[in-house]
Amino acid sequence: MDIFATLQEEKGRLSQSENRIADILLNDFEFAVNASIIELASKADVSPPTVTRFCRRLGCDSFSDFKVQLARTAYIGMRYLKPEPKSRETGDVAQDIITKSQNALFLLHRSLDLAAIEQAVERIAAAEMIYAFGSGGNSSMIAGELQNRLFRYGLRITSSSDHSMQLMMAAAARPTDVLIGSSFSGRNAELVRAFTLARELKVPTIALTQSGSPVAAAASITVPVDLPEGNNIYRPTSTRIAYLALLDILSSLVAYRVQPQATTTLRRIKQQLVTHRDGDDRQLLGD
Amino acid sequence: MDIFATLQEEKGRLSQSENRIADILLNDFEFAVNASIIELASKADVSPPTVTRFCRRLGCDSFSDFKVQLARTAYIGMRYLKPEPKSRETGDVAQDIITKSQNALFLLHRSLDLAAIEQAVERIAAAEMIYAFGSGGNSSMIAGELQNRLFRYGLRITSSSDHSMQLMMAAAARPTDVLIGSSFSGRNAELVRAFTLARELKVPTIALTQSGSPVAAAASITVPVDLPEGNNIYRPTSTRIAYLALLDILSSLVAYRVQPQATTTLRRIKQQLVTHRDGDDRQLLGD
DNA sequence: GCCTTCGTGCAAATTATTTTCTTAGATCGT
DNA sequence: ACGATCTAAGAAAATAATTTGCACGAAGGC
Repeated sequence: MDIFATLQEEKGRLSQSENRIADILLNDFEFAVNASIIELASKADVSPPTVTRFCRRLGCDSFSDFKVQLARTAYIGMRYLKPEPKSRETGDVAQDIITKSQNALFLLHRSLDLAAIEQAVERIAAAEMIYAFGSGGNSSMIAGELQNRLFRYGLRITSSSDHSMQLMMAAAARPTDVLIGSSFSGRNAELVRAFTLARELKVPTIALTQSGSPVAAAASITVPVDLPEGNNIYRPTSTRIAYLALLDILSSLVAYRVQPQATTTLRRIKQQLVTHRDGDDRQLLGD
Repeated sequence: MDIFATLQEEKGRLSQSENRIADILLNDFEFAVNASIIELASKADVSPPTVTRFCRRLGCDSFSDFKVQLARTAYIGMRYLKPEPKSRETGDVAQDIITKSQNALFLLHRSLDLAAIEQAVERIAAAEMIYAFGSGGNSSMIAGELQNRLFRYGLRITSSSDHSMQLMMAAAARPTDVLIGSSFSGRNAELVRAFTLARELKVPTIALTQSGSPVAAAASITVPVDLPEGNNIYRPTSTRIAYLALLDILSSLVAYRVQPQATTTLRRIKQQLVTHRDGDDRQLLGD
């Protein structure tokens, strides 16, 4: 599916010549996408056939297939090799943020645990009451968004960013409810406490967090969000976007689950959120 | 820069044959990126040279250059032609949401008004107090996020999603302050009222909204977010992501403006948000 | 009505890519 | 250590793709 992933896997097994080609891909990527097989070969000091074989090895049909695949993943996948924005000019900063956000989405997509998502969706759709927890500005936004999305499908949900309230709510919850907690770092000790309490009360819990973290360990279902180091601690920016996308995925799936009668399209569901007022003037219910 | 933009511009001036080629690009894109010039030509019922000329017309050096450019924009830019998710399977829904989000970012980037952003940043950085307004779940999240981002840089900011409070706050604001309002639809009448009041009091206002809308008209500076129809009304999902990215761009620029001493990287600024506790255990301040 | 311009395809020329064949070097068992 | 076997990689040939040059025909202006 994605060349750079394949390249990573094969890396060890490549020969010297092939490694030289790989290096060019990684270092002078701009050259590589635009070069012909001959140019690429001569830059790597190998013969064109070697390049062809290299492409085949990476799972492509031919050199041109390789170039297409390369160009495709490149736009998003490669940018993380250039971590810093070029300058503080408005345009550069904008491009940097957009790219990083797209990249975060790309990485999220690649690392999604579909089975965990399905389990979570099942529980959410079946719950009598949903409690969404998150603190610290970023995760509290996520908890609020969860409420913003799910109440529209007729689900009963509340959210809280207050640690004490979270504990009390967890204590009030029942086994037919569900408790969803978000933590970017996975180290929100208070959330862990709420989850632990819920476990004692047999209330199912869903964590949206880093896998392997204390929060993940305390939850009955973990939907992992594992963005590579660097994207994580120092970049709430892109992490936040990834979480939001995950939320959208969860909500859409829940919507399909709880409103199966809304025939084939999500559009129908969304149309329900639009109200007509002032004659033809369409107004979004939920600006 | 981007083929589809060029294609849009040239569309009217294309000849019959060239239009047939363009149609294939738009309709059977998967075929187009993988096809050779001969295959593409025969599918469009034209000769290979016509395809070459078509590529040149679109600003490419050659057919292969064209293919690379195509594949590059493609991954993000083209997906909006396939508006519906393939199925309700978890994987398909996930892919659909990710793609649409990336696409929204792509479109946002393309339509950014850098001059307006710079004006807005200038005002925000210079303001003595910032009021962030937004209602309806989506825009209120944006207003909250604005606060979440900007207070970290030492700025004085409050946010409100309550129409009455917004009016009162606008009445309390001074000309050295700034009032930022978000509205996805641009038709939040109450926000317009707050902006109008602010104008009477000579309080500068910044709108994050659709250009040409009532909210935009009422603001002193408008940072337009114009995502094409369809992305807009029925898809708060992707619109929200675009707004969030815009927020990140604004905040980063404001950060550079108010903390010029934080030498070259935003990373430094972000490190200030990390606190060390439990020995080596890094904890994000703002989970 | 003729001339110009533009779009187009054909065929030839050029260029790029792949296949085939061959050799050099490495690996491994005896 | 020697030979057998395997693998990597280039040279050259074959094939395929792409571009160029040219010519023809249609549309539109003088």
